[in-house]
Amino acid sequence: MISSRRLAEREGITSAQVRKDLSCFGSFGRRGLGYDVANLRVEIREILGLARRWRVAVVGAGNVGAALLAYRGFEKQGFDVVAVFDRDPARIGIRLGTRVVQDVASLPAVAAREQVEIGVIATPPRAAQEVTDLLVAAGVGGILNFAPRKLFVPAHVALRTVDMAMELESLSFALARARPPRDGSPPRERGARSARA
Amino acid sequence: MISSRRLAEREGITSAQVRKDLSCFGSFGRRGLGYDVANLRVEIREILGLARRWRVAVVGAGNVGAALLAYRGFEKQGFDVVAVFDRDPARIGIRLGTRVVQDVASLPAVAAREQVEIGVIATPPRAAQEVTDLLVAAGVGGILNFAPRKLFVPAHVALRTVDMAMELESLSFALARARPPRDGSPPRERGARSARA
DNA sequence: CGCGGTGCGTGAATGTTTTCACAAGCGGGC
DNA sequence: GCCCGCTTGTGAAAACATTCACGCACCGCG
Repeated sequence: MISSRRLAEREGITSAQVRKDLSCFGSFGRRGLGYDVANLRVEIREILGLARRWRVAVVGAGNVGAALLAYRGFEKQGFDVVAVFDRDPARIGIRLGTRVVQDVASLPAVAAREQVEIGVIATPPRAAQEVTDLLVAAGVGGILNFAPRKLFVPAHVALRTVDMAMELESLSFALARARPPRDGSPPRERGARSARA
Repeated sequence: MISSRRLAEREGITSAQVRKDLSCFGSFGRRGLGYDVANLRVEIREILGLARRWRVAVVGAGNVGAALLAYRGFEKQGFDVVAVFDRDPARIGIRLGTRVVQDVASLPAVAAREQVEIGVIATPPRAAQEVTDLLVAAGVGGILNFAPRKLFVPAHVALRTVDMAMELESLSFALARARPPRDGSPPRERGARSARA
């Protein structure tokens, strides 16, 4: 068993936050005792939609694509990469993880046949929107984008973008105000969220 | 010139939000006209701490490290990778981008000499905390972590973690509630933030 | 030089999230 | 069986964020 207080300490938040968040989805604890760890784990996986497995396609077999395929964490968390695509003939046919890279031209047919539900974009930015449209047309419900580019998707498709440059900029922002440049100008006002892991 | 309304449309937020956010840091627009694009760009770069260049070290010369070095966006945005480290002798000495991979054993000396300000962790998870401690001891002010692991840093060090599995889980969460499984159970209550790009 | 259209900056109002604080449930000791 | 210390679940309060709406500055035009 674990109490909301100990969970909170581990994550650097308050115990009230832990309890309120969990109470959004049900009543998993026992008063006086706390939460059963094994059961809580199952409940949270259910909440996150990890009770089932998801069929994922990766587009782009460059460094980012290779990093994704090398990462065993996906498989373990319930994500199966069922196809990898690239446009470059030099990459088509090579093996990446357990998959062989296919021509992006075959994406519409393969994605439909394999019932891909989530697409990961690891292409150069200029190809990103085009690939997005292919994935959406193939019926994916969610897209994870690693290309540094704003993408447009229909409202029914979930989109998340990870931009490494933006992450660095956020550090730059935190550092710039933590140790202001040289002059003795006063610190600027509010605005920044606290930087937490 | 560009108005807060047009900026808002581009980003999918409200014009009031644009104006309020900018007003946190100063008064950059002109009534009746809007914002001067070139000037606004300079001001925002200043706010984000991008008016100067930052000295970055990358630890881990695997796929993620290679992806980072290949990405020209950093250099353009003001981040100079001044050193790359790895532990694997097979990787030490090879060139990655414009840098030669050095032994992580030399990190303390090199990071101090090169005045590294930001460290990027692209190692396997089990090495991540150890490398973090080395970077902190070498005096970095910020750490960008790509290892799927919770890191501990002193309060004066800014930390950002990018966990690819977590990003996929967030999509899974959105998809699971958008199209609930098979049974006709009622949708659960609130809890999810809207998924925006 | 005055007028009308435009659009910023900002208090006030509204909405959302986080924190507080406490009744009620639970197990253990006696 | 009863008391006590512990911890959840949750309304109420406080803090925080977003949106509204309007005064005022500004430009262009006649």
